[in-house]
Amino acid sequence: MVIVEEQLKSMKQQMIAKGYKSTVQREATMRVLLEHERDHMSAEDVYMRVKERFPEIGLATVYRTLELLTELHLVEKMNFGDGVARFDLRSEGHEHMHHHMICSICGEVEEIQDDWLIELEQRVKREYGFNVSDHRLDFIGTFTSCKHGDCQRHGETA
Amino acid sequence: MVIVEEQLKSMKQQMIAKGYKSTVQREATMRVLLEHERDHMSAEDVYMRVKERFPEIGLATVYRTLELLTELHLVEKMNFGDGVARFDLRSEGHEHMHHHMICSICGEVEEIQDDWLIELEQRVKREYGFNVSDHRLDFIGTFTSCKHGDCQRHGETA
DNA sequence: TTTTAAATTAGAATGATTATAATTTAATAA
DNA sequence: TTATTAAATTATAATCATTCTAATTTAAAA
Repeated sequence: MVIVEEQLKSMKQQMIAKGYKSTVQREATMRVLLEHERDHMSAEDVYMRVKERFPEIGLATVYRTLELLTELHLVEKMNFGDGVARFDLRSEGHEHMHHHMICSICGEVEEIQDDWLIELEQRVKREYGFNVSDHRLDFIGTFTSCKHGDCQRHGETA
Repeated sequence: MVIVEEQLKSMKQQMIAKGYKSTVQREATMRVLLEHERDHMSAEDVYMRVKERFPEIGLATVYRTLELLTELHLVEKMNFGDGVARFDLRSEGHEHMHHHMICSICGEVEEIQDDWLIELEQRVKREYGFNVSDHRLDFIGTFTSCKHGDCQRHGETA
C-alpha cells in the first residue's frame, strides 16, 4: 500500500513528464481522488469535496483536471447510464478498468478487482483482428441480499 | 428472418399487453428502428429519420417512445461515452445485450453477436451472490486494419 | 358515440458539460 | 532573482442532450 503523498508525487511527475503543469488546483483535485479511491464520484461530487479545502476553485477547472487525468490514464471515466460521468483513480498496475456489478434495485455499484477478460481479449484478436487496449464489463442484476429485503447493501461501500 | 410487418405486429402486441397504447407515432418510430437494426442511432438520429415520413412528430415523443421500448426490453439503450445514448432493436431470443468492439482511432463500433459471458455470470453469482439479468461488455482498441492505414473500416457497417 | 386516461405537441426548463475572454501563475532562462 | 511566456484558472455564458409542462388530441373501453 503506497501512501498518499507518494502517489501524489508520482502523479505530478507523470503530469510534468507529458508537458503539463503542476498546479495547486490540480493537486487538490488529485488529493480528493486519492482519498476516495473507489467512490465513483461525479465531477460535481469531486468539485464539492475539493471546494471544502480550496473554496476558490472553479467547476470548469475540476472538469478539465479530470479530463486531463483521464487522458493520462491516471483516472478512469465511467458511465453507468444515469447521465453523469463518474471518476475513479486507476490503481497502479491496473492498466485495465475493473468490472462492475450494478444492482438494478438499489443502484449500488460494487467492483470486481480481478481481470476476467484476458482470455476473451485473445479471442477478440484472433477472431476479429481487434487489438484490445481496454475494456468495460458491467453486470446488471440484483444482489441476493437485495431480493429478500429492503436493499440492505445500499450505501455499504459508499 | 422475420419480415418487418410481423415484427412490428409483435412489438405492438407486447405494448398493448402491458397496457400501453399503440399510436401512429410509436409505430413510425418502431419502423425506423426495424429498418436500422444495428446502426446504434442516437435519439436525434431516430427523430430525424422518423420525421422524414412523419414530419409532425415531436422530439419528446421519440424520446418517450425509446424510453418505453427500452422498458419493454424491445430496444437496448447503449452508451459509448460520447455523451449521447444510442438505441438498437433487441433481436429476438437475445435477452442479453451483445458485445461491442470500439475502435479508438476511428470510433467505429462493431458487434460480437455471441454471448461470451455465460460462464462469468455463473461465477458472479457464486462468488458475489449477484444474480445477473443483463450485462454490457465493450472492448476498446484498434482493428488491425486501422493500425496500418487511414482507417479503412470507417463507416463499413454504418 | 361518449368517455376518459393516456399520448402528443411545442416550447420552456433543466442539468451536465464545454467554450470564452480576461486574469493569474508555473516553469524557463537571462 | 526577475522577466518572460505559454499554459492554467476564473467566472460566466453557451451548448447540447434530455426532461418537464400545459394545452390539445387520440386510442381504447363502455
